[in-house]
Amino acid sequence: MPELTPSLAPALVYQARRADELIAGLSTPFCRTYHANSMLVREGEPTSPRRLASGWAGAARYLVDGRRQIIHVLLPKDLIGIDPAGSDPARASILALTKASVTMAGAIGDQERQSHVNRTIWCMQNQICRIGRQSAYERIANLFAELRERLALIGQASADTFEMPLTQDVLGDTLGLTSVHVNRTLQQMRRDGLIRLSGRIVTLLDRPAVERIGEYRPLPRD
Amino acid sequence: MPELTPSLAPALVYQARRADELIAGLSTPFCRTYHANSMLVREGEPTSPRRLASGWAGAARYLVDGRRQIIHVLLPKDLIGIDPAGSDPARASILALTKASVTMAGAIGDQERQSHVNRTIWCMQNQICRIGRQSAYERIANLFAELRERLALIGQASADTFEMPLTQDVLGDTLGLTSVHVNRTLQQMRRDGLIRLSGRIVTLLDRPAVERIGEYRPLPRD
DNA sequence: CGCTGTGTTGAGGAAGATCAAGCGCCGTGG
DNA sequence: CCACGGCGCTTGATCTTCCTCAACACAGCG
Repeated sequence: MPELTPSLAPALVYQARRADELIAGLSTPFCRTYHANSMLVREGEPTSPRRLASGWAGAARYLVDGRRQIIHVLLPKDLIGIDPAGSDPARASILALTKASVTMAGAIGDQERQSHVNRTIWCMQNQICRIGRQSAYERIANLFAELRERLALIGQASADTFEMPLTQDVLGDTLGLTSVHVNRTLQQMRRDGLIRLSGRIVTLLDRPAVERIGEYRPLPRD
Repeated sequence: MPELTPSLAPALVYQARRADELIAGLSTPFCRTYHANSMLVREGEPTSPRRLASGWAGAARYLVDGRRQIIHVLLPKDLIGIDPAGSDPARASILALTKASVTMAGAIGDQERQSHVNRTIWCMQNQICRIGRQSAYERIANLFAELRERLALIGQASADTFEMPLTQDVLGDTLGLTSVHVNRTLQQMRRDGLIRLSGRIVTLLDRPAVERIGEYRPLPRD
């Protein structure tokens, strides 16, 4: 049964399932795992700086009628509770989009803090332009280009392939679309020979075209 | 004639036109004014920290076919070049939305920097949720609620009235809508007795209703 | 072996875009 | 002083994109 209610007392992990989780577990003693769809942080509650050790998460806000907007997708090694949901009352919920493990952030240098904030702001700018002014087709292209680049920086993507464990429903809530429309648009992109999807593996068959169509701007390096 | 090309060498201002500009001009020697629609900063160019002394501006991005997204509306006293267009190659253009005057930022304490970054991120989260998951009607309500609160903090709004010098075209590019649709939606809000517009003055005839419809979350105070 | 979550498909509808025209206002120049 | 032109607002007609509702297929899993 999927865990719709937040896991108030997630189990401490003493046995890790995969190599990266194992490493994360060894490097810091306090490490928790969360099921997909469980809440890491709820909007309005206090937070402390943590780091996503493995898995994907998302900063999200809910409207009263249940509509959901995923503000920012968090990838492994990203910091949590520094800013998107920053300061003490979290300004957004943090939702595990896959099974995820989280560690205490430990000491964060000014350098790293600064570059984290910069990247977060850049991602949110991207997100605003995507949602505000691009078509469904362009939005998906832009998001895939962004995910590929961010994953490549942590060694989890090649030049044109990466694993994307997001459901079409989550994709829709990220891009301001319905899952039905995401589905149809993805099919169109496949028919156009732009991408291939097999399981959770995304292949950008023509990466330059994907980046051009999405008008993707590369991550600033700092 | 409107200045469509960026003013590469805006005149230094030695005579100020209005009281607030006069004060701004006296407090720091280096102060420039810009026409509405002129570019303060162009995406990709180097920036230095400055402060918007008077007038409104916007961080914007342009797509190759001319579509424009205003990422973030800047109000008087807001900092420029610290983050939305942050670091040396600016990540967004800064556009004067009205006649505007800009001063050197001077020394910025960690405290102020931090709270500036926090507020910017909060605004961008708001913007993402607005654009991604709200209807045109809700988006306008939410934006008006936000503008009113931010203006109130600098003494430029009462409990339900403020001056909003944005054209419907700019409003559209902020909210991810066309100006035609903004126009029709504003009319609907007037018919519903929610707001009144006379000139550039916005009156929220039922502020609680506006905030409820827009599902507005108040600015976190830090 | 049934259940739940995810992806897929179809039919119909609604929100918002596009295209086009007209109007009022105001600053500018003849 | 008045005519002109540009900008912003308004309105109508039509079209497109995307949403809604609904059903079903498929796979993983308890």
